Amino acid sequence: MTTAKTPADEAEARAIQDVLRHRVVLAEPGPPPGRGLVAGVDVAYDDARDLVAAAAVVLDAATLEVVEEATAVGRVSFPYVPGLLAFRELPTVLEALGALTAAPGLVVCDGYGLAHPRGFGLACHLGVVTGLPAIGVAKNPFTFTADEPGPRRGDATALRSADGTEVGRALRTQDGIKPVYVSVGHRVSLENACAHTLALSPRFRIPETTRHADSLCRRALGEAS
DNA sequence: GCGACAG
DNA sequence: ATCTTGTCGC
Repeated sequence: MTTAKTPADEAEARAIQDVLRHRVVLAEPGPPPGRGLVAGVDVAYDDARDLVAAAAVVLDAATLEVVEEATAVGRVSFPYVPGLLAFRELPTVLEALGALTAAPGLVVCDGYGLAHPRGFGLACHLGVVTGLPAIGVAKNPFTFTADEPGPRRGDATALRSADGTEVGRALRTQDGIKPVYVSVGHRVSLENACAHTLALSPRFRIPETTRHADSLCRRALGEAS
């Protein structure tokens, strides 16, 4: 089972990111959409009890049916700091991923990848640590900006940082519905990341992977003692 | 210097 | 993230 070191403070966390960021692989297109196994991960918190529950759900990319589920529960080990989300979420997420029998060809994260202050968001971190292709699909633009995409499912615009660099894409997954924000994590191209996101969202704004993981980790948190 | 800011 | 039932609509 994979583990993750918890930094002592924010400065150490940023230093870790600055080292690991060099291990991100961007030259691979990643697995083709609509085939193989795709995993979704998410976490839920109970600050009162200091608990965090993570879920990893594996779907058949062709049918979007659930193939396997795993959960893990732990103590909250790092506060929420914008830009350092991975240190709060990954320890428990990696534990859930490690409990899987199936080997997914792609992991979809609830958050960002390259769209990050130091170019090393949650999806990059998870990808580098596990070696698995990973992408980030976020519900908000964070500190980035994007023009409004066209109104139809599949319409997209560039998500840019303040200096104009394209760090991801605002992607409409349903007609007339607010877009999601896709960015590359590890070993997947941006084009392919968007294609995967669309393939995983045939009916709702949020990918089925994330929807399943979200409900599962909430359930696990509720059942935790 | 202050505020904003993925989940 | 989380606080939170019923209700409006397809």
